[in-house]
Amino acid sequence: MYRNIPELLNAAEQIAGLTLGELAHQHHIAIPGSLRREKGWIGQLLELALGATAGSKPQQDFPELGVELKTLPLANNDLPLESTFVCSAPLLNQQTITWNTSNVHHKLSTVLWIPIIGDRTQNIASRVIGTPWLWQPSAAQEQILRQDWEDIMELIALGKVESVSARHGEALQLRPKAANGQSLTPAIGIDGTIIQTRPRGFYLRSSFTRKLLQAQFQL
DNA sequence: GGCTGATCATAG
DNA sequence: CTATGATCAGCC
Repeated sequence: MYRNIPELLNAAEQIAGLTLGELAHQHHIAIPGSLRREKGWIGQLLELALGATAGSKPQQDFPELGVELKTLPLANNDLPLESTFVCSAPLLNQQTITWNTSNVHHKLSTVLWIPIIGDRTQNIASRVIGTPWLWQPSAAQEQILRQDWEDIMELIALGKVESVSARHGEALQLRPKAANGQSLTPAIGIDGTIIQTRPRGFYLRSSFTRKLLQAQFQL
């Protein structure tokens, strides 16, 4: 669909300034009254609008360009409202994975961020698509992410997954990522045996994405 | 009010 | 179950 990244960025810039209501209307999509039961609705609308590959393929949104698309909800003061989900965390057989071969590294190598301005109290249709920007981690940013990832992955490998809370990690944190509290997946237990635990995912802290915004827009 | 832990929809 | 897309909700 896009021959290169600038074409994609340009397409994203074309829809900046539109409200979600306007964009949804263009694509004949009904707007939910709440995101409570459709948490991924905004992200999916943007994927549709920009022509990202639909479905649940476990790779980037624009594989031919190596670009991952992420929406970033902002309050009206331009600060991130939420952390950003990156990918699920491998809890088993992860001994052969290194930072450079990890899913986190891959997903975050190039991200097209699309701010969505409007807090929880604002109706979804009136929220506004902000100015998109392309991000590739600086050496310093990558170092922080790598350190967090390695620390967390080591704890998982040592069978301490249950003791890793969301308080770990400067930029990257580990949190539950599941349909509900009943979901279970195998992981390494403290004696090296296999235990069942809640699936986990890696998330970028909002303090980290806030810095990305500030660096990009000199806020 | 921020943050952690819990949760929702859908596809395969 | 895992993957995709995330936000909700209540504790501190």
